[in-house]
Amino acid sequence: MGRGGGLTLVEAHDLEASLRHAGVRRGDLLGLAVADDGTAAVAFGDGGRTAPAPGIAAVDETLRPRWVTWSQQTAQRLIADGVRLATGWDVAAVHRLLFGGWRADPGFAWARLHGLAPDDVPAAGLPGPPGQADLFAAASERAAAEHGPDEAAGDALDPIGPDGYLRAEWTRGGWADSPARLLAWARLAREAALLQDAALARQAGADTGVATARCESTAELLCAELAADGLPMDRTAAEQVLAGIIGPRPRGDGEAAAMRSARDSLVLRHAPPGVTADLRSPVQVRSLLAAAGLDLPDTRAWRLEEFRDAHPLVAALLEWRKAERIATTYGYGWLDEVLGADGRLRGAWTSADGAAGRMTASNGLHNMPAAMRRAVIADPGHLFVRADLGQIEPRVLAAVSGDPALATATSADDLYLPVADQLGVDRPTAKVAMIAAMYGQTTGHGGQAGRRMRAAYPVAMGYLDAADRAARAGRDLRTYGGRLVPMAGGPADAARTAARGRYGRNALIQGAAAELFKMWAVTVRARALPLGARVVLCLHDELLVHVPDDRAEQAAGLVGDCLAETAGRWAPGGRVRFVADISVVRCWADAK
DNA sequence: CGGTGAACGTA
DNA sequence: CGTACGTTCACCGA
Repeated sequence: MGRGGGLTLVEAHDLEASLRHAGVRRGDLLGLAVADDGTAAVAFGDGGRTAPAPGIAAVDETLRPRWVTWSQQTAQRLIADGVRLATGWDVAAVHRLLFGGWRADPGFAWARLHGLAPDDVPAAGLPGPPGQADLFAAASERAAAEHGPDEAAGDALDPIGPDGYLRAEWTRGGWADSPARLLAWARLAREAALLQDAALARQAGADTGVATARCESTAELLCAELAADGLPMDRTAAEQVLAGIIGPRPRGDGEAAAMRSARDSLVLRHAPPGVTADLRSPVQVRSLLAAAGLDLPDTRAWRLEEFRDAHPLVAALLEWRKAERIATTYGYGWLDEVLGADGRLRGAWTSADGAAGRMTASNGLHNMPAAMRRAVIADPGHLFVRADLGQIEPRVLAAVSGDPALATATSADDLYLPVADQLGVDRPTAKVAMIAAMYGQTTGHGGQAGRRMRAAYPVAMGYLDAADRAARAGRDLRTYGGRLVPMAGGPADAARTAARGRYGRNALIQGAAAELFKMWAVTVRARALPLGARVVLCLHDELLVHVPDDRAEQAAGLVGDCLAETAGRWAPGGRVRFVADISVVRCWADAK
């Protein structure tokens, strides 16, 4: 080996020394790519090295660079080798910040970054179109024939095609087959990161945008760890919770079917004689209700609720729906599938959804029924620090809008008390008025409380109105932290326009809250590590930290300190106070 | 077989 | 008192 765009590649036994010699310092962007076998390539400036994964860990500890990766997949691969990075720059995560949307694969991100038409990104599907690899080989051979072997090798080491797009052969994963290509992939990630950094710097609020990019990226490292570590769950306790709701675990398919029809009959016995229905079919349930004298447009729970006493069928149906949800989605099958033999519930995590940028999790980690929290129990010798942000949305509104009066209200533990005072209404009315303003009510017109809200908090209300107007007009929005919220045109009847307005104002609040939360989460991740504490769940405004029991109180204090630190960095000026409810518990259900 | 909408869990 | 997401199911059309 030894040729790669003028580079000398060595299996570096002292990666750190090489990097120090090259002048790499704390926080510098270093490209990082890891092959399936654990070989890592590190790109810096004009140089590069390959090294085994432990070398990366050593450098991370001593030099603490900011590792540039194409996606969370690199961190996942390193975690499998026991390597956890402190900070990162995740090209996919920053792409979502800059451009919005879900799609963030390297070929797409590279194209958008260079202003190339996204529709023409070479398809990287696996396996490629028939003969694609052969075509590439044939092209290389042609190049070799026409320009000599060096030119062909140059092509093979260049992920960028003549049209400026990344070659499909590389975006399919073809970079992992040689150290030289691995390094080329790492160098390109670094190049993309530098371009992203420059793009963020051109935006208004450049500092904020770069800070958000770093948090979003490090949140991606946290996501890889959440996926690997899982949420502690006691299998016996979980089965007890299930047994209390849907009965004991069925022995075999026959018993499962019998239990299912037994559940069904609890509803159908209330049906008029001779009438039956498949309760899982909304159409048939609607007919069933009609036969009982209830003619409804749909059978949603909120609509059925007011008819709960009109016919015994309704209450039975609502109960059936709850049990059916547990039985099908969060039942024994779910437990068997997602709860590991080590008592950890695992799913895939993403640091930002396609809309406002909240974290997402699969396998029910974000939407398991609250009753299952009884089974989320810390390991022996461990406890949970559970912390959730209080009234996060109005506090975030105060910060992002810069409304001085609303900022003053945030000094109260219960923000709605001073707001109610200010409006001259009671607390429940004040809360409804605030939430209606933030999310855009569809019923009523806000009334007196709404008008007083405009008078009392004109800056905050103006911020929301501006978001609503821009969204309705189809103009793109950006959150406080710089995330693009695309507002593509499309059909514009009155209902859709109003929905876009609500979406826009909600996205700016929900999105900013997500940014604050993630900054808090990655701060806790970093500061709590020396205590042996690990973040094991992120739930939009709630953190669950798993910690050895003799460090739990210390960790709880630290989580609060991290919020204060985060608030100061995220909303400079210190005018807005953020609060968290923090408790130390053995079981998630024991909190609050 | 893949896509869509209803329904409902969480925030 | 609105938005988001993930999951399962029935249903539709190929």
